[in-house]
Amino acid sequence: MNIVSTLQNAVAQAVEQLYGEATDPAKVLVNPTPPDFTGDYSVVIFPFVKVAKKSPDAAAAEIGEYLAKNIPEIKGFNIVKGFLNLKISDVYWLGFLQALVQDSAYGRLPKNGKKVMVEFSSPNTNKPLHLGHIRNILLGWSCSNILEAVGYEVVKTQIINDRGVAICKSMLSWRKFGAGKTPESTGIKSDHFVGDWYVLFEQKTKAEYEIWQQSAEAKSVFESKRKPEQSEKDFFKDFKNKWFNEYSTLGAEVREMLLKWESHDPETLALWKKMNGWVYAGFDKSYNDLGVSFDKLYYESDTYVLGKDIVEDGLAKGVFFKKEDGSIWLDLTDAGLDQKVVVRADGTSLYITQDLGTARMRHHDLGCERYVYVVADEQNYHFQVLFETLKRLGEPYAAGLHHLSYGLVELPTGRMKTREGTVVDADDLIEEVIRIATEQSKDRGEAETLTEAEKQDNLRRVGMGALKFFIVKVHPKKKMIFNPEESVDLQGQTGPYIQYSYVRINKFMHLIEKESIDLSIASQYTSIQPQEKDLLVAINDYPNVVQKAAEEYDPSLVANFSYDLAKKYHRFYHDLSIYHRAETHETRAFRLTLSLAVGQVLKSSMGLLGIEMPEVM
RNA sequence: GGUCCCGUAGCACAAUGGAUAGUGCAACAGAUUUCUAAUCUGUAGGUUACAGGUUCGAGCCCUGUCGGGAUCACCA
Repeated sequence: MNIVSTLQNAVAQAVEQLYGEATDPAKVLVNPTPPDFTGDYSVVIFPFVKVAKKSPDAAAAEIGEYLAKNIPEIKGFNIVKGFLNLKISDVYWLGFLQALVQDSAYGRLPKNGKKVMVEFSSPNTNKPLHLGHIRNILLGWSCSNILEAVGYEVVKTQIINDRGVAICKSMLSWRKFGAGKTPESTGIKSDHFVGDWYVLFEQKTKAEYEIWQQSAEAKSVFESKRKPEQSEKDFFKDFKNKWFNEYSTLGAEVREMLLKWESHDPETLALWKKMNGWVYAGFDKSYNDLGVSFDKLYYESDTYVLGKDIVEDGLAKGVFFKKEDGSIWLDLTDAGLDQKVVVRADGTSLYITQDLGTARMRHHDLGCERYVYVVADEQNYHFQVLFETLKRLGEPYAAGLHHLSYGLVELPTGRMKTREGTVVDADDLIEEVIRIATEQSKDRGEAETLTEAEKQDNLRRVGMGALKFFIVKVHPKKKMIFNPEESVDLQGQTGPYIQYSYVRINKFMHLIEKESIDLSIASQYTSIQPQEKDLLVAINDYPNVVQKAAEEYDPSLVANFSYDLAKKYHRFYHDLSIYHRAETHETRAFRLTLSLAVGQVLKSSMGLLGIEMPEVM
């Protein structure tokens, strides 16, 4: 059992024995002792002073005595202002280390027989992926890994928004202006190729709108519909959507195309398939670069018709009600939400209808216990409504639904805007970060024994490590700021910093093998140093960190843990001689074993974040 | 306007209600005859937006105020 839980249990027992009050061991606070005090772990005594009817220090003394007598791992204690500082025996730590290096699954829990679905990425097919998608993807991916580590079977899915007005804009634009160009003929990455036609469409629309604004028709619309005191400029800004739907010829053409798509016009479907095919080929490349994959794909072109049955159900159960015009509604005002329409008067469905239907279908397909949706916090309200509705419908999986809501990635100047061309493209960023890694690896001359391909792969790992760590170290809920001018650091609190500590350890692993060093005498080591103790205490916490990250859907905990451990290792490496000048053979064996343990945990924790370790740097 | 989220050093981020609020970047000063310096050590930088409250103890919980963002579509 973990030493911290041992202590928690022992303290709870002590309180019960001494003061006759039952205490929940999980609520006993046991923290690593801060550097300025003596000890390994500290127990906060304040919560027990009431039942003890004693001063904090007197209670601490009694509990300390009890623990010292009953827990063999405890070698001594001291008391400072209501904190009981406990010293753990070296024998315990040596045994802990020994057990750890033999446990390749350290930090992971056995399979729990439960399934969880994680939905992430879910892009539109009219544009390439951008920085916002990267955050979404990395969150989804690392959460999947973390859930798997604590025993779940994880099904990774995405819903691809492959239909609708947006993709029709790309299609129409390419057909009108494309002159038969293809990704192959232009050499442009195929998802970017499709995105470029979308951008062109928007430009053409803007041009059309500007010309229209000069027309007599526009003038009379302005005069008749303007609000008092509204300038012409403001009016036309607000009017843009309405204009596109009612006056624009391009708008009319797009709507015509959408109608044709919906009525399964063969020519339109062929075009749609061709262009979406290009986009998927591009996405696959980006996903591959990011090192992620999916177990099951859903397409909105299949799911957008879903939800009718669930609405029928809701009507029958009285959860929904019908208005006079035939539209179907849901009243959530008693839950602090609004009334919500779920089916239009003409019988067509909406976003929420689809999501209701999709939820039910996926439960039918997958039969998971939990469903995690990784979606930006803009949609918090939508998911509140969605989950509340499913709960009221009595769906059996409703209690297992979770919206992993995350903040947007912003630039120092604010949100990324397509129109202003400030969107940070995913592929560009990946390329840039690998370029920086390559540049900074010059003058290092370390990778000389490697083949060119191995060198490239190491640089890719370093660059991607920097990017992934940068994103995933931030708490999901907080919006994060990315400055493209400064891009991503490779020194300090970064992925490469952690990777570098692993590389240092990796060298020792080679040495151990080459020199066939006997590590078994490590257990005869007798004087654990503070730098070594720091590492042991940190490693000991790893399983708890993983578990907490799973409970809170928060990979940043794992990221910060990894950094903390790497930092402690670098200090250890700097302060103490591990190999060549280790004081004794036992010391050397211990420090090498400790290094192996750190390397094992770092590789595991970074693996949860989807970050690979390079062999050399 | 209603609801929700966020305000921590110049910047980017940490901190189960626990000890003197940490780490990195940037700045300055140092450390390679040593297991590679993508490393390490030091200096400087804070009224945790503000005002109350609860508590043995508050950056964290409660109330209010001020800033910033999101959302309140028969869009997705």
